[in-house]
Amino acid sequence: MLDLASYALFADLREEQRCQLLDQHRVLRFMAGRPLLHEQDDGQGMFLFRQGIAKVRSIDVEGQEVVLSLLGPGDLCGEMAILQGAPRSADVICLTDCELVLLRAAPFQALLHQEPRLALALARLEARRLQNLNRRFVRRESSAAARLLQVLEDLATRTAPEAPPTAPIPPLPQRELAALSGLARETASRTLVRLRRQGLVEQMPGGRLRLVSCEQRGGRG
Amino acid sequence: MLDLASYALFADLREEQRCQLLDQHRVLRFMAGRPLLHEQDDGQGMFLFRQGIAKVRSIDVEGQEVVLSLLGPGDLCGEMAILQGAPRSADVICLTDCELVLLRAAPFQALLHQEPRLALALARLEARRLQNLNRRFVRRESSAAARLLQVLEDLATRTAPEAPPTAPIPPLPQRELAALSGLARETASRTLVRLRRQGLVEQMPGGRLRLVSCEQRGGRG
DNA sequence: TCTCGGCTGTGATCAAGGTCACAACCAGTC
DNA sequence: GACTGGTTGTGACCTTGATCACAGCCGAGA
Repeated sequence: MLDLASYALFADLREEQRCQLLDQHRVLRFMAGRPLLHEQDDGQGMFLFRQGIAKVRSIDVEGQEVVLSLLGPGDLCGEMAILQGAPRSADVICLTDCELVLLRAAPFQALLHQEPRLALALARLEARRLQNLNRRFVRRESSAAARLLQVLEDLATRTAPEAPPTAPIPPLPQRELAALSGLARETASRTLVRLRRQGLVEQMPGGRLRLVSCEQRGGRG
Repeated sequence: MLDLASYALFADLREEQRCQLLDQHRVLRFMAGRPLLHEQDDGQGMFLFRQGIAKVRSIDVEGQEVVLSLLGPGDLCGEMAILQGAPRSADVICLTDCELVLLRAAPFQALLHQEPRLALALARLEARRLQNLNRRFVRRESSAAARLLQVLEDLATRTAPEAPPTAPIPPLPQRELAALSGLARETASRTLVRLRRQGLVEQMPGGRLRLVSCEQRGGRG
């Protein structure tokens, strides 16, 4: 049986209310690379992450991908469109194979209107995301190395909740790492080489990367 | 008498509930340049904007200012710390003289826990802010000219709700315009000259700037 | 085995902005 | 009027990262 209580958003609810939300839920699996949500779609339903990580991204005026955030186990997505009755505001695409729970919009919406704890938890969730994005915005200005290190740390911690930033990172092509950090593929490659030489990043057997320490200078250089 | 109903966050409340929120409120005036909130302070209370505009900003690891968003009439700030019981997450600083209403945290918090409409409206507000920042994040990648035009449009529309993007902009020094768009002061100067020559921006009598049309190319160049 | 396609590293070159330096300007004040 | 401090425009130069081009690798499949 699914345990919604492990999701912060639902932790304050009564067991009976959580069951209500699970009405007609489905457990789905997606392969790496598959899109979960399309910008502009008017979507019903929201996803809870159980396994795997995904990127939230948008395409800018020049057709370039801009990655807005990462999602992993314990996160949810798709709730904004339900909240605002608006189309999806970004694409969400699996970076690794993912296992998710699809919840229907209707019972969620109903409960939002009658249970202040849920609405409040949702407000807190959105506020926390806003603060995360603010922090990313601040860091965005810094050097290629800082941005890449930031992404690697993010990948490590998203992959498993409570994972240390030095946990090994799922194997992603450099093209993907570059997109996540907003760099050209070649720059990501060069920067990774440099970081490995400096001993800040190490390559595990099997090729996957690992941050060595957390002392990251945010600055340029 | 203060009319909270004009703030989207409180529009759904009953009149009696709005009065509750106004308990011990104060109307305050701040001069341009004065800080409203300090990052890290653990603040009680939240501000409603009646007049003037302000910037939300943070300082990065290198001591550089990064502007996260603008606030103007109809906006509020300071609610995040109340919501999360956490310290202020950024500085807020007046760009022009401002008139604000200071509300106490206690009645707001109390009402949040008993009235789902308020909690829901707050969740919607935070979600909208998140989407705005997402959009800014996407545009951030583009050229100096695009960023500057974006800031000018933002300033025009924040200054008065419903103002057209071509409304004249409050007189701010180039140093400030540069900070708002994340550019060096010299780059802002050069870019402004170019935009004026291209007829995209015009200098009003009195020196204040005005966007001429809205057709902005987001791209580089 | 050979081939093909995607991945990775790396050199050469280029363009956008940042930085430094400085001159012109304007407002307020003595 | 002359002085002062903040603002604006602009030239010269430098750094960063994007772009283009290409070679070596590895794994899947014929």
